[in-house]
Amino acid sequence: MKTRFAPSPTGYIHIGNVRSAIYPYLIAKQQSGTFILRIEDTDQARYVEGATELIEDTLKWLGLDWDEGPIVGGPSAPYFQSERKQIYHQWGKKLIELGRAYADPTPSDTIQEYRDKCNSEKIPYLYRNFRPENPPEWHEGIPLRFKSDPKARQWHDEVMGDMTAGPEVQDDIILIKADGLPTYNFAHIVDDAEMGVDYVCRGVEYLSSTPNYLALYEALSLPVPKLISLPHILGPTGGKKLGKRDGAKSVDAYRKDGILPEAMLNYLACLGWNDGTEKEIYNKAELIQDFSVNRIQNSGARFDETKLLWNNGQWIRKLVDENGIDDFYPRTLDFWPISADSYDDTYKKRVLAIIYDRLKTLSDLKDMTTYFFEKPDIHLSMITSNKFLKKYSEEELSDMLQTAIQKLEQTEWTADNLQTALNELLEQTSKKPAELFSIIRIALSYAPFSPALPLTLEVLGKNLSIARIHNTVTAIENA
RNA sequence: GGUCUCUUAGUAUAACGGUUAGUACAACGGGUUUUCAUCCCGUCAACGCGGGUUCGACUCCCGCAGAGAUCACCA
Repeated sequence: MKTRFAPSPTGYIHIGNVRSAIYPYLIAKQQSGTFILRIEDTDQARYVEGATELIEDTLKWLGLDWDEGPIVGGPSAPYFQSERKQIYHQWGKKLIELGRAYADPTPSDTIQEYRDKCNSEKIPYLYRNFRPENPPEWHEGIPLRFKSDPKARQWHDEVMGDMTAGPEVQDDIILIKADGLPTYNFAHIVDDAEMGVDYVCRGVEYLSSTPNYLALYEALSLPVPKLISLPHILGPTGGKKLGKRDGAKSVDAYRKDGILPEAMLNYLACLGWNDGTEKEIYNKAELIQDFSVNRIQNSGARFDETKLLWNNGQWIRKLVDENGIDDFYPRTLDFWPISADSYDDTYKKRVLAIIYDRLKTLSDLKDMTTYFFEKPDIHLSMITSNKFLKKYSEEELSDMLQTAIQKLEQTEWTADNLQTALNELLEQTSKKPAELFSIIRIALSYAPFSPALPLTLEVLGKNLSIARIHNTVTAIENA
């Protein structure tokens, strides 16, 4: 059992087309089959240097390891179409011998005239009505065309159901271009056959070309693989399919924004597919187990970044809660504020342990943890305009903080003791938690929010905590 | 224009022809000793339209509308 992902190296993998990698991977793994990566680099004009590596990186990051393809090799190597030219030529010659392909010397401007003529007469443009009369012998340098055999065709698409098409959509498509390289239309059929691919999973945009492919399978006496057409992923607004030209972000960009591969895989797999239960969070193994082609939605699904962020938060908490901070910490290394560089892993892990349940993405660490690594700028307005604190005079605020300092100085520095000390302080000052805790919290962090006070104190340490409160007292008195 | 596909709340989706049309995200409100978040509780919100078939239709059939895809020596 074999499936494949066959991208062309024209750039990064984006949100709109990852599913054509994810689904074949899941199908293959579910049946203990083989997942092939094949690079369809037959269009030299659109080839982008480095794109293959980008694609490979993204697949590896998502955990979609291929069993055959670049780097790993395999029985059907090579896996770059540009290196398989002779194979396509052989199959092309076979079609010529069968009388099902012909060399087409017609210049392209003549072809354009045919097309214009049909358009102006409002009749369908079909090249088979303009077949050259005495085609020359084929050789590289002239395009090779399929000699179509238009007739009613029917087939089954695993997602779209039973399909039919009439002869009007079947034509003499180009098999091999003038540059000697095959078109997608020809190459993918040859390769899938040579590589033993059983499932062809691709976007619905290929649905309307399928009758031509069926004609080709028939002419070559090849079995038709199972066909799976995936509906488009649509942009967040409007009903357009999400493509690069509409600003579809690369999967890699989300990685750099601190999205976990688990969340990306989970979210995308469930965008337009569900197993019929109310389960929302799936790991890769669960997806492999529960995935089913016949439950893929047959309408387009809008990409919702908000839900991806929610899913990512779920995964951050799940991974930390299940495997611990030590296990999760390495994933955060690229996301700390610059000022954290001079701190050791132990300290950063302690910060992570009290902040992780607020993260939506790993890049939130940058903004949410700076006060653990650098002295915060004092903005007294955060205190004086605070809804619980604005009723107090500067003197009262200063007193509150100084009482706190005295208490904290006598406290043994553990979160539990600090909690007890803070409770005693509440009684001693007869202030409300909202008042006392707010002012201490702000004095420590000057951040819009921070973890629970005893935890923040514990991680910051006794000296630093008390020093920061002192600084605020001084600032209030000098104000 | 030809051909093809799709249509349940703002979004993603569930529902043997019989349910108060379920769930999640979002939004809004509330609770957990400050904040932000987590977690918990609650509120709002949907079967595109019109015909059939049927005792009964979100579900089956036909039309319409809307949306999308495709008509390359691109994939």
